[in-house]
Amino acid sequence: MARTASTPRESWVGEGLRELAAGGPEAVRIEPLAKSLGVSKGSFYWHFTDRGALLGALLDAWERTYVDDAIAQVEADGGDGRTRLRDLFGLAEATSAELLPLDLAIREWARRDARVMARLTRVDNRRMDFLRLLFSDFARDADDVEARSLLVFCVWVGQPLIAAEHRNRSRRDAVRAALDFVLS
Amino acid sequence: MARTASTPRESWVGEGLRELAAGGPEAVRIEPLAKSLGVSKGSFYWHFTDRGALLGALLDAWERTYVDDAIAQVEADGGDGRTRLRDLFGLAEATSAELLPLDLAIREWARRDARVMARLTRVDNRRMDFLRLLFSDFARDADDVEARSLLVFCVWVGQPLIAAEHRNRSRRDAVRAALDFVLS
Amino acid sequence: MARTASTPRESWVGEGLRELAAGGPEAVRIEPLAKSLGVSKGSFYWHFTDRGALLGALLDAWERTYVDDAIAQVEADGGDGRTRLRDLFGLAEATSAELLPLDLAIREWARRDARVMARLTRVDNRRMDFLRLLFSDFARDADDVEARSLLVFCVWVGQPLIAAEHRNRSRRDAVRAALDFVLS
Amino acid sequence: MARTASTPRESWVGEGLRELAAGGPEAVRIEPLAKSLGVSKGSFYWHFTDRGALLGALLDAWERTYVDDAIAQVEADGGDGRTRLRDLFGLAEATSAELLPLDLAIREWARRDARVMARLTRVDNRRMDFLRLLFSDFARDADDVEARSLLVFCVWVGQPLIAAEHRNRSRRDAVRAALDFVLS
DNA sequence: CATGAATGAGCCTTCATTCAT
DNA sequence: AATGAATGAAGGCTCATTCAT
Repeated sequence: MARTASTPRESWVGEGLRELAAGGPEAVRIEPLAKSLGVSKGSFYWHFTDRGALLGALLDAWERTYVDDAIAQVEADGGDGRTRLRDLFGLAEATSAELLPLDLAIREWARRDARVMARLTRVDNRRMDFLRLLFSDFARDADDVEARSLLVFCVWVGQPLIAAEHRNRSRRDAVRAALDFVLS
Repeated sequence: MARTASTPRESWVGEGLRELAAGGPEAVRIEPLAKSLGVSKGSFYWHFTDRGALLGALLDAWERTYVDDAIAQVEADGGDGRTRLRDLFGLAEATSAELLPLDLAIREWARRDARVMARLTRVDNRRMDFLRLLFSDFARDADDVEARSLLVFCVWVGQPLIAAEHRNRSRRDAVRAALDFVLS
Repeated sequence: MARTASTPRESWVGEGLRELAAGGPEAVRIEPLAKSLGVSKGSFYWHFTDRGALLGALLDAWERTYVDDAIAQVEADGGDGRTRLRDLFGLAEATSAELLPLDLAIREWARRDARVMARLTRVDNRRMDFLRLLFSDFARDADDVEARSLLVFCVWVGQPLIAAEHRNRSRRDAVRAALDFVLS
Repeated sequence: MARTASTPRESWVGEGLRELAAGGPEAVRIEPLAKSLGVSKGSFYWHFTDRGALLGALLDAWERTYVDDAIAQVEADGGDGRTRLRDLFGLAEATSAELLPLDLAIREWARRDARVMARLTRVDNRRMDFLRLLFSDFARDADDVEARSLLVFCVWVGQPLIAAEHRNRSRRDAVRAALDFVLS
């Protein structure tokens, strides 16, 4: 996403990510993509050998842009575990509009495609390790670290898929309260 | 699923649920379904006006079989909140192989279809209310009930989508430990 | 049309005539007909061997109801040729809402089906003979009779297919004026 | 029709006009058309967005080829009204084999489709205006012009739909005699 | 006299892919 | 670096027709 991609290949990837986030991998179709890019679909095959190659490139882009960069950003921040966890939650909130739909689409995709699952496992392990690192700053023991890390991760992944209403609270506040429970 | 459906309509629904769980709503296609059922695709239109009607019937079946029945089952059990929550977790574990993929497919679907979202909201509200009821037996206050209920729900929804490995523990144990954290 | 047919066979014919008039022979389809009659399409095959048999019955009904009866009605009237021609035009105006669409549909159909054309030829010959009879009462000679008869017939058939607007006159007045030209 | 179309799009239109003239709009079907053209049906969608677009193109072609050009041709001829009317009748006779079936198919179509009716109204108004122009050269008054113009138009439209036989005369002679009646 | 259920053909449309230019 | 044009597979839908009951 970000600014309009400079190379044509990047613009295919950019449009593809949008479609992937909005409609899952089956929604990444060459012809509609070509239409929104204003080029002929034949031109696609100059940049990619086939549809599978584009899907692979989308996974690459997701990993690079949304995982590497995101972790790096929080790692750069200082402070103790609790502080950095709160920073992380804030960052997640701020970027979730773009990141979350894509992330969820890829999780769903992984359920149906072993290769995607392998990449997601790599990514999720890195994310869990990062959470473990932060929690180990103040949690009682390794099991406590593990439980809290998993809970936070589950909130990140599960909450946007839950349609329940939260009484008189906003979704955001309800999630914050739940995360506070885990940080306490 | 379960026993082979008795009426032809039910067999379309059963097969459709399987496809829906495995591949999402786009994977519910009349022709392949007909092939697995060993009937002509034209016969589909005797039982349903169109593909949309089948998708609607799938949602009905999901709500009836997996939501109504599941809640009823735990409601029948006795005991205090903690006990019944543990019963619930056990039931969830036992039925998750069938229920979870379907549930997740419908959640993903709801992100893309307002009507499905409306039904999911109804269902999730009932589930959350049930969790609130159980937690209110021993939680400190309403906010505490709310936070714990949401955490449990997030674990149910988010955990099967998380690909991370849990050190030397099984996924099942990791999830149990996380849930214990919320019950403590 | 007229009152609701008493026998089921007649009700198939009645509905079929409606469809034929409105949409031509291709629009006479068993399934939609069954739906409007509130019966199963399978029942159609008790009354007719196949779709072709219904189409044949529609032609029979058209010839009986709209041709035989119509001529008989004007023949019953007395008066000289001019008077009876005016009666005829009046009758045509009065019944045209029902008769004309059906008549036109059958003419169009005849262009594409030799058997229908044969029946239409019989019917049109009878109609032309009747016009000749009336015109011979006051026309100059046989050629004059012929020209006027054909003109009147062409107005009857052609005018409802012409979309042109008639200045500040109504379609009805324009047609009357044209017919007066032929009667003068 | 006429010479084999040069562009593929034109060949779809040419073949479509043939079908339209012979069988009405329902007979314009992509798959059979593709078969007669010796191309795959999928290729149709390169040239037209859908079947409706082809039907629209057929109307365009009809209006351009058969209406604009036909009027222009007679306008180019000189002479007084009577002469040019006779020229017009001759032209109509000469081109009727191709033009008439198409014209009639479109008239029938217009009865069932408001958009087609709107286009036909435009076309018929132009044709009537042209007839009025020619008749005004020698008719008694405006009403006389109107009556004669309508009669001629009705003959053009109605006569090919009439199946009656004309005693010992040919259809062509019968029509000429009728038109002479209107020119007298 | 019908109904429930199914078949198979025909058609419309969308795409991934290919290829000559 | 791309376009115009085409192919072929896949899938949705409508019907005429059949047949057991």
